[in-house]
Amino acid sequence: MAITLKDVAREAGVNVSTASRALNNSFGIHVDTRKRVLEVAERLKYRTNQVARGLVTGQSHSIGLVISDIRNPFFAEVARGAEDAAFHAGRDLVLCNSDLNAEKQMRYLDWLLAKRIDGIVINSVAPLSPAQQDQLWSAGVPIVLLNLSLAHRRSPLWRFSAAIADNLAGGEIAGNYLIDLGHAHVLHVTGPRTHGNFADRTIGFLNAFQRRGLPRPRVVYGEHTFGAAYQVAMQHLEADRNMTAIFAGNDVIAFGCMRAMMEKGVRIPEDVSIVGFDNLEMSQISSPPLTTIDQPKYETGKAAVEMLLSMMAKDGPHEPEHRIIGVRLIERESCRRIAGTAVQDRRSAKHLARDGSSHSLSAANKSVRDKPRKHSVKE
Amino acid sequence: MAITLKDVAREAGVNVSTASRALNNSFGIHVDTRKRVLEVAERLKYRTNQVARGLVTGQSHSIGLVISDIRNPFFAEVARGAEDAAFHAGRDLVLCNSDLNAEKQMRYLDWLLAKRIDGIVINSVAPLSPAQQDQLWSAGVPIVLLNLSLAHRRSPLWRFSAAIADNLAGGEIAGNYLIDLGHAHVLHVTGPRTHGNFADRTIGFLNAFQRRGLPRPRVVYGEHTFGAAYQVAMQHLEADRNMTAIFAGNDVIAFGCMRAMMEKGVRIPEDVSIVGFDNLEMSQISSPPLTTIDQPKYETGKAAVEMLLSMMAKDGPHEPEHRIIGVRLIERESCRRIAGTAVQDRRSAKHLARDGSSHSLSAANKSVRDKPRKHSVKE
DNA sequence: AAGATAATCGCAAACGATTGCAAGGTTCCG
DNA sequence: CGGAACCTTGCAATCGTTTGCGATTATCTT
Repeated sequence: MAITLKDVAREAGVNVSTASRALNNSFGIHVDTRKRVLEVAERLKYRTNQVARGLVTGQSHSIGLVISDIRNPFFAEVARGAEDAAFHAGRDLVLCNSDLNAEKQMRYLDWLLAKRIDGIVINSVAPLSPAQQDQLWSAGVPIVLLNLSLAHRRSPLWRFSAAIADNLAGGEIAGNYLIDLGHAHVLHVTGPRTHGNFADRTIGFLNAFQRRGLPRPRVVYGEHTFGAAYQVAMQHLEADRNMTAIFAGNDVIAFGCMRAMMEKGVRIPEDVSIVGFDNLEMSQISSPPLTTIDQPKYETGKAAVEMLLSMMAKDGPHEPEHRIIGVRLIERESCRRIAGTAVQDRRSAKHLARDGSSHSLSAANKSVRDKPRKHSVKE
Repeated sequence: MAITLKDVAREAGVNVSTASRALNNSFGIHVDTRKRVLEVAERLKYRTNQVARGLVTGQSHSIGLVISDIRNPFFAEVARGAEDAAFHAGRDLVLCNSDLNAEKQMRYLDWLLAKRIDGIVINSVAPLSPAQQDQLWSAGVPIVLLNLSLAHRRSPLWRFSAAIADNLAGGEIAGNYLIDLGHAHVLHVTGPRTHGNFADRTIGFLNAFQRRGLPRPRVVYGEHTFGAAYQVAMQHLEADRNMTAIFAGNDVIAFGCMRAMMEKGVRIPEDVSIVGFDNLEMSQISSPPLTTIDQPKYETGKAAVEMLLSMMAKDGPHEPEHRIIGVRLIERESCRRIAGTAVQDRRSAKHLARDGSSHSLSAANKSVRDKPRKHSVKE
């Protein structure tokens, strides 16, 4: 059927081994024979069978990306960053949507392992049981997490490497921002409780209120999807009439809430303010444009596979690496100052956000007036 | 290193061939020995090496998805549909972002072919040269296009199978809708000229104007990205002051235009109306919510890989299959009636949209007041 | 009871590459 | 001129499966 190396070798009058060496430009091949082999290969349109090669080299030259759902624009950005890095390194990316479902995810992982995948970057490791985490760990494949709590360093997940945004700092920035605007009664609607990234945002957010001596905001957990957030918001908009602001665990959740508000006739930001997390492209043109915490999504995906590649380069067990990526506030038009509130010194708020965080990895968190700029990956 | 079939066989006291047959529950194996082999495999945590299996069976059990850019929410939806269908059939999905770049795309295709991929669903085949198209064709791999012009049936691309929305009808629906609202001076900003789907939308759109005896709208081609559309809109908003409406080639383009309008201070829909194409989730919460043509994205991706699977099932050359998927108008708040315009009979417009199309595959195109419902795939 | 038939299982050859090792041929140097 | 060193190339094993075919044993038929 397809042209094999044997065909090329025969046509070029050499042994398959020499043909192989010629194609893979290894040393110890005469320039003439190499040229001849190359010509024949070109003429026959030979394409090396990567499956066969993979069998002997033990590498599949592909890496797995296991995420909740590619339809979430956040993951689409991450995936693009990951794919670009993989392509650059001559590997391909196999896409898996886990829906944060532990069982489905384990089936994916089994499958990827069976395909002798070179490495895995995975987002939805949180719902896994300790036994499943052990199983994953003992597979011996390089793994980079996209989801890990900075606040729970004793977690067994910390043996894995990770590329994550500074969610702790981001949550705190958001909290201080709303506090400075005079919001004391704010609702926090976020994703699954077990999800490290969301958990950190929540912790940072609550920290801000605690440090200022304010009562603890109410937080409601749910799925991190548009539809789920819409449902949650519909309920709480009725129950909680004197709430003046919402902090959403991410932009998609924020959009769901905004949709609910639109239907309920509550105006943004006149009636209630809202701030998101992620800074999706769409948040520029939502109604109104969304104030949010920006995190470099593309860079995160890129960093994750680059870490994977370096892990693959040196074999044996490796020290886990945790790359924390900086975040910052993007002010748009979804928040307003509560009337009768003193204008706070903005610098003091920034100060709190910066130095108040409990870890030393906190990244630059300047407040930027729209016009996002490129980020550099914080190491 | 890893557990191989040989290990299992030895442990179970049988030959590898029996072990293989036992695992693959083929006939001619005693129930006792099968049970024994299964137990040993379970105990040793044996996982079939899919690479080795792929070498002998000639199947990689993975299918390729080549699209412009996963960050486009449209493709994210399609990808999810495709991945679900692939997973259901026990295959995985490798993701390739071509950026509509012919050369980059050919590198992807070469690579996929080298990996002996089972099939390919591809969106960005349009920029390929005829020679490249031939090369792709002669690879002999099952291929399904996501991009094909219904208007150019003589195109050599018609030898490929395809799963596409009824873009021709969609364009016409959009055109008639705006005409009925009294818009005569409308700008059409769309994607690359060579892109079959965009081309069809444009043709349908222009047809509507021609049939009503109206002057041909101006159309401007560009990249189908947020940024590119933003640029285009910025220019034309100044140059063309008496335009009253825009028809965008897709929702992302619409969003780019809306962003530009926001900055220019032109109000939607008071100053200019806009209708998009795709009905992305975000178009519900844009500012204002976007009137658009809905096309079932998830179903398209799903249909594409299902077609692929059926092609893979029966070997030999196959008759190309073209699955046309119905579209419909979703009215939201981004369009207004031009003052002083007679209220047209809406039914007559629908009539035109339905029967005016030049092909018989046109699907249901009811106008729906938001609340999208499930679509059925039109065959 | 003996030959035929059927049910199990093992042997060994693929699949298409890579790669250690040895064989053959040159060149070089003393 | 002879042997050492080097450059090129071929031989053959290997990676971990699947699978056609033949061998062995058990069951059945008459």
